[in-house]
Amino acid sequence: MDKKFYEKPTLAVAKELLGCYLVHGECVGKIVETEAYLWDDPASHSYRGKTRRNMAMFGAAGTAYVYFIYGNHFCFNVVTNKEEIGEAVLIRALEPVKGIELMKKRRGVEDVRQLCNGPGKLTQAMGITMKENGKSLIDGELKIIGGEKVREGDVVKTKRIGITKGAEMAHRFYIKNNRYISHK
DNA sequence: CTCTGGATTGAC
DNA sequence: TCAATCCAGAGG
Repeated sequence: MDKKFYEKPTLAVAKELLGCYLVHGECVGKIVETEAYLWDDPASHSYRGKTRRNMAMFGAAGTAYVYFIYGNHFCFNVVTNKEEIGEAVLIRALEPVKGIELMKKRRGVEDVRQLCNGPGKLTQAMGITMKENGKSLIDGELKIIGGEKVREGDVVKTKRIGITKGAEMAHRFYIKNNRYISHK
């Protein structure tokens, strides 16, 4: 995916990322669930302006924004829209495609459905850490490549998960009937 | 400096 | 349904 792709409106990118492949080293996963975080969204880390932690979110489209949460987990986001706007898409779940043995080893579980069905799980399975924060997804080690188009009727749009502020916003997208969605 | 709570997970 | 776990951000 080139910079043009990530510069589009964040909700459009969140939807279009479904079906694309996230690649890191030997591991590959198909994106099956995303959530959009906009600049005027009280749930977004960028809502109260730029800080040391959320700086990457204000970077150029196609930058990785990784943060540590709940004392245990990393979450991986793709920065969208124009630089300094502060919008991003959280990758919530992947369908494992390649490097599954390594994913199992990193996660410590055998069930393939339990490898990447949650934002904290997929970062562990893919080996994504704070080291990736602020890196470019366009020419870096970690990247996203196009996959098969998801039919319009197979895209489901709903309310986001696990937040209190702005919980009513329907900014979550996932592939209908996919077995690798989070919260199951 | 202290206090609060979170874009989660996994165990019960 | 709920605790673990710890750091960023806000307020004094």
